[in-house]
Amino acid sequence: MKTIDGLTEEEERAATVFRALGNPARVRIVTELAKRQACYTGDLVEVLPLAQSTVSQHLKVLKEAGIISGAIEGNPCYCLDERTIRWLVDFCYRVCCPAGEGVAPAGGGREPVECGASAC
Amino acid sequence: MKTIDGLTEEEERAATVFRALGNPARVRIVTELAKRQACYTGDLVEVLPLAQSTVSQHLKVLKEAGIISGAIEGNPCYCLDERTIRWLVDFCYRVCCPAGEGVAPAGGGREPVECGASAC
DNA sequence: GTATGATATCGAGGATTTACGATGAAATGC
DNA sequence: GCATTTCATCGTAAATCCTCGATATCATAC
Repeated sequence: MKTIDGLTEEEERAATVFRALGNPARVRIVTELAKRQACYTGDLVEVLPLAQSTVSQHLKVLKEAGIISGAIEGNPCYCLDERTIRWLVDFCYRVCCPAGEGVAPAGGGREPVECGASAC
Repeated sequence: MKTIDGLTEEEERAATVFRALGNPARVRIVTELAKRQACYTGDLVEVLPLAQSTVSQHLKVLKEAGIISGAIEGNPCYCLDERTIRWLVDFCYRVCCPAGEGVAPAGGGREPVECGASAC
């Protein structure tokens, strides 16, 4: 993969995080982790139709991207790093609507707020 | 890539969109498109250190994922499909904070709202 | 009709990812 | 000590991705 040198640090990081989330198994891991708050590797191996070594590698990818983290007292127990998800959401928001029209729900509201008009 | 059959449609789509965004060149295209509202292919070729055919393929990937769209009166002019970005943000929000504690800024506020506590 | 310009698609290479089984490491229980 | 359990890492094969040049398409201009 060629390096795009005009890229900001933020864009670079976004690409890395998006890439890590861009796999069905890893999305599943993330949603499972969100549901359960914290999981051992074995819990996730049970949920996924993949070999233990494969799940372990997916976890590594997610960890390197900063999406998951953690070990509770030395136990290999994973959980979501919500700061990264928030950062990603914020990135999307800023890219999509730099003027600040609003792109995502927050608090109680569930409906996405209307954003700047599309040019096409 | 093995198919994960427990996956919901939503998770499947999220993985596809994340995957499409998970490449530095494509992130650059998206941010450029957001800045300019609409671009011809040639504009993007100028910005990126890639061959025209390569840029065209990246555009195809983004288009297939529903991230970009459009042709103004037959001209091959692209622009962001903000609905997809909003959908993605909404997905992140729901995964991260199913209880609705808030994960993203909306409207004027720029600081991410505090989310449910991490388990790790 | 023919050239020009802009874009998409094809085909091929090299790199990366995904998946697996086998092996290593570290803690727990006998 | 030795077996067991749990997880990470290694090595490797197959699939996919990224990139390019070459070629096809499709307007517009002459």
